[in-house]
Amino acid sequence: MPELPDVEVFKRCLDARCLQQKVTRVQVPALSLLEGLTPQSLGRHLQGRRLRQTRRHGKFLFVRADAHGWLVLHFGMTGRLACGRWCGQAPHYTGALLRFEPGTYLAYVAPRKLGLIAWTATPASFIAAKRLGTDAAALSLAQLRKLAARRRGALKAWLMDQGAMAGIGNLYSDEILFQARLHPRTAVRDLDRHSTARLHRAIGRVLARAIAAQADPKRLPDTFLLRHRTVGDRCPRCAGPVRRIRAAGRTAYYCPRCQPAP
DNA sequence: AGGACGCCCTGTTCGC
DNA sequence: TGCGAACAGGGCGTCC
Repeated sequence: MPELPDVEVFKRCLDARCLQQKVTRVQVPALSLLEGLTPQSLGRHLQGRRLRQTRRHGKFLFVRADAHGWLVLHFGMTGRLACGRWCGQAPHYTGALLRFEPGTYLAYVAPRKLGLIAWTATPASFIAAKRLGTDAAALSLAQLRKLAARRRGALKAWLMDQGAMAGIGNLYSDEILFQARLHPRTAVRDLDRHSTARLHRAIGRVLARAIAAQADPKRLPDTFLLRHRTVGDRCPRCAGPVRRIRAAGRTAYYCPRCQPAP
């Protein structure tokens, strides 16, 4: 579930509560989450150092420790960050735990262990190695047109392709397509100038509003499809039934009246 | 190249 | 009521 807006909210939480704090202890209960490093090397990287800066690219969060390198976090489907005052016990499903000098902690919580913890010299080198596209929230209309020109296949898969643009997952791709009034199976090559512009506006607006709502669907306006993403619910625009299909290997919700089939 | 599918993983929901 | 199957989905690998 953590898509770009969720990760941005994690970032802001970490920025507000963990930056400038000195790491006193590192524990990794979920070893399978580590990619290319051991708990020992992670401990060496972080222990005794202060967290100085964070950056987000797509669904990845980078955390720099004292001019040394960057911790990389990806949250998979159910991952999240939790921080607070250390009271002797990490939250349930903590996959990695940082404890800080003043008696606070940062926990990477991952019930399904589908996330990733890595280390990189710079965010740029990691982004290049993973072949991630431009961050979706920073994508210009000109860039989107350029990407569209060389893309075949359906819209939904394109929006979710992290190599094309980074940060959009299943839920927000549905929302973006709904706001842009485009069917998830519309071919990218069938987009005209007008609908590409509409899509670009929808990407920017949906991501910005989701971040403003702390990535909490309950805080989003009722006009969002996300609030009605269940079988039997009704489209907030036309009150017609919401439909569920399989697209790009995922469950897609859309309004067949507002998003006519290609 | 893109799409369909399986896998990872486990809590939740569904159906009999 | 209870239990097992199906589902949820981000990302990756495989096959067509």
